[in-house]
Amino acid sequence: MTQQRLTTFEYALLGLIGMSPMTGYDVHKVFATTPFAHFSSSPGSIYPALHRLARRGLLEAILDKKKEARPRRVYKLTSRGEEALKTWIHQPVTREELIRGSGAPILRFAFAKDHLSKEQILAYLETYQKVVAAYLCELSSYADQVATAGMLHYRLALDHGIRSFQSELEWCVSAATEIKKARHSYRKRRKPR
Amino acid sequence: MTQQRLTTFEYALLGLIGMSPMTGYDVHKVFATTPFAHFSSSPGSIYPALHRLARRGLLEAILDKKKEARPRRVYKLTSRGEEALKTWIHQPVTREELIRGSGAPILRFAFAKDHLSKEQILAYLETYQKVVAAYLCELSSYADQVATAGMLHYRLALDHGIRSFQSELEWCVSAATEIKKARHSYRKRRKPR
DNA sequence: GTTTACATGTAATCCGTTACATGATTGA
DNA sequence: TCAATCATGTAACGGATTACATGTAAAC
Repeated sequence: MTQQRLTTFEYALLGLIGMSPMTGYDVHKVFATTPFAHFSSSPGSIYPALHRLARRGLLEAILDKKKEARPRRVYKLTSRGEEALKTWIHQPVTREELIRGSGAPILRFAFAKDHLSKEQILAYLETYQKVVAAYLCELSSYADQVATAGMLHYRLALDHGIRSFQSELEWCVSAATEIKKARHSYRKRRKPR
Repeated sequence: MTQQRLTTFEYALLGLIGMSPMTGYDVHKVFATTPFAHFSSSPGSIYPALHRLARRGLLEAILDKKKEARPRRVYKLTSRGEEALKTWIHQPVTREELIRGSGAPILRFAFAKDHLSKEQILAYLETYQKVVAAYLCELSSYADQVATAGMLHYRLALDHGIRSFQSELEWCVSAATEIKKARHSYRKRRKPR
């Protein structure tokens, strides 16, 4: 069964439901009232996506009262769903997704706790940081070319990007530091600690 | 004329072509090789979008050699296209587009030079800054609630967002300062050219 | 003469948006 | 009983991705 790729939105659903089983309305509330607001909280995006994921065997719905016309559906991950989520979380950050600004890198990090070991998370952050640093290099050398041309707005817009990736870089360092010194329960492996 | 809304991608096309007339391939090169890389540079997204905008009367194609099977098409803005672009650039930054992360606020700024006066641009940045500051407030108060709960990854992911908006805020201030002290040609009261 | 860059296009598919529709439960 | 909140759904539409297809011009 060839695992067709999911959207970032769908992975967000898997990740959320992976943390604790939820109804579509619960998801809606999360997207509508928390910093997850990045994603659409409209029923027209959530419910079809949940149906889709269920049809593909990644989610399973537990019906509340089966006799109702539209019973309350609590979704949980199936084993295949868990596997799909885990596989996604194991992907290292790439230049493309960084540039595209899908938010996937930070989303994977947010869900990583139960799926990666502490060492794996630090490696993830290391890659993240390197990819950001490499792109910052590209942007900087591009900025040098533009600097003399005197296009103020273009240069300022570029500066916006540079600052933003710079802050992302600093976050990577800071997050790694905090994780290193934190006593925290991560995914257990053969050799923890 | 029922101005139906355009996507950020389509406005990016209008803005680029508004700076100088271009072929679809020129657009492709810009998206593929500059910090505009945020947008898709694939022909399957660019050419249909150009056709769409032309069909809606916002772009006009000048054919290079009409006898060719697929002549080179240089696109330029029509007056309606120019108006649509200008209307869009005049929109103040909103909370929603900030959160959605479409990149529209900075894109409008990048294209604003020929469409807004210096005062209007400073006002735009002022609104931008206020919206960012307000959302930072939301995020911070949210972070306070989470801080005690001890969810390390969740807190760090939140921190990522806070840092990112913090740097955006700083950019707004810095950009406004640079524009204030810059001697620069902005939109004149009467049309130049 | 063959590769590389230039240059434009189409078709299938699927996801997201918007708007609309429906029903259950709770509290004023 | 009325409103608000909880809760799930559908249909139309259009835009984005992917893959495929084609043709020209220049350079090596």
